[in-house]
Amino acid sequence: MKKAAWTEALQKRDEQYQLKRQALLQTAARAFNELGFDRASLDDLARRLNVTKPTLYYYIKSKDEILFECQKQAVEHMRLTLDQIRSSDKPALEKLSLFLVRYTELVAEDFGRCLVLSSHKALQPKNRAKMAAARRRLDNDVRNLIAQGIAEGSIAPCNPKLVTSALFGAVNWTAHWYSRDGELTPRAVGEAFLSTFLSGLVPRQAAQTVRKDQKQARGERALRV
Amino acid sequence: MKKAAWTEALQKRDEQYQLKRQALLQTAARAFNELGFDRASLDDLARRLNVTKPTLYYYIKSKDEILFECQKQAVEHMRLTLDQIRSSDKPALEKLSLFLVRYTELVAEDFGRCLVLSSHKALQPKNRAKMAAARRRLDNDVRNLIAQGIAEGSIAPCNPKLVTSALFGAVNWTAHWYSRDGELTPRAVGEAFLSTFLSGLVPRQAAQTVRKDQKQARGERALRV
DNA sequence: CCTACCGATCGGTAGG
DNA sequence: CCTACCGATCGGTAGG
Repeated sequence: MKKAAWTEALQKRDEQYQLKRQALLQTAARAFNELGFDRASLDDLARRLNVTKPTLYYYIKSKDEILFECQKQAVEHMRLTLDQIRSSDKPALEKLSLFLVRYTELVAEDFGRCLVLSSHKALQPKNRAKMAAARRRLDNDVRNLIAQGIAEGSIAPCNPKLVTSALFGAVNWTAHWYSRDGELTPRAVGEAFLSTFLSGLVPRQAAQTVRKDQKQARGERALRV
Repeated sequence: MKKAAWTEALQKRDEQYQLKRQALLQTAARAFNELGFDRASLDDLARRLNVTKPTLYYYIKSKDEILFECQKQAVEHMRLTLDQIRSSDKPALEKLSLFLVRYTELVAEDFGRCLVLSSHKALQPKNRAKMAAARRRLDNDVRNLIAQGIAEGSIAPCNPKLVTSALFGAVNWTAHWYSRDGELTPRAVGEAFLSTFLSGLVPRQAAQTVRKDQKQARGERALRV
């Protein structure tokens, strides 16, 4: 049937378009991560893709739209991951643990690194607002997870806002140093961070004997800095 | 005496020069932190200082030299702080604690934020190498502090490299969100981070009763992600 | 009229 | 320290 053939052809064409667009975004994210958003030129990006610069504009409207799409895909991935974990019936502490490790893996990917490394300041006001809102929602959901854990008694009393910031900060910073050549997988890094955050640096075994020292070390008493 | 007068005059002039140069660096650091290094133009910097752009070149050789000087002063400040703490005869855990809090304060200042937020990629190769070496030394010294703590028994066995990265990451990330308008001082943020890192998220009191759960939570057992 | 581009060049701005 | 500029390169777009 002619009509079906047309539809098929159009579908195939759209598929090709989307595949090429996705390749553009991935290559751009890598360039941004290597050189920084401002120092990565569209000429260079076109060169990497073996097309001319005007060709890029068939797939994107502007340079900052490229950045937005890269960061959007990263944050959507994080959003889906967190939603899936939240919808399970596990205790809050386990949900937090699962997300932290998955989040570490996502930050190690091209789009995840781009989200952390490239400034949102380059985005247009409208897109910048969207990104800020999406990130705020992620941050807020993690805070709530911690608050739930405190309520359940599985997490020690703390300031959920600051702890969330410390968690995201530790993981986000991996985007600056993590290299695939290293011996550690992103997952192993995430699990090591998780372990540190969960059990703390003060030895657990010594809890009974050096209780006073611990309290001091925890900053519960005055810290003579 | 004429000679003394000359010397005095020259000293005064040099003082004025250094003061103006320092003002230039501080204003530049603020501009870099607000807009990002690449988006902050020298025209804008000149406007902020109420001089013309060529005037800037009386005090600095290039735009990337401004960035280097800002970051250099930040890292020198951190270096001095760490050396002072290391030379004391306190236990390793306390040294680590003292540095973490002071470091948090330094990252909240203009040059400290500039060190964290502005990419070293904009620096000339020679200066970039100097900065990288200075930062690596700081990182290495903190790792050694942790290794000492483990040897002393005041710090639980862990991977010093990864824990150092988590510590620096959590604090460095404050440069992205910390605002002087907030209710928390940089010191309070540093102390809260310290508390989290030292005691961990798993409640201490429950140590005896839920020891098995804790082990699991600490990531010592398989984590079913 | 459409698509998937190309060679050439635009206006504006960067550091100097 | 300013006025007046430069060589180069930026993101983005013209006609075909």
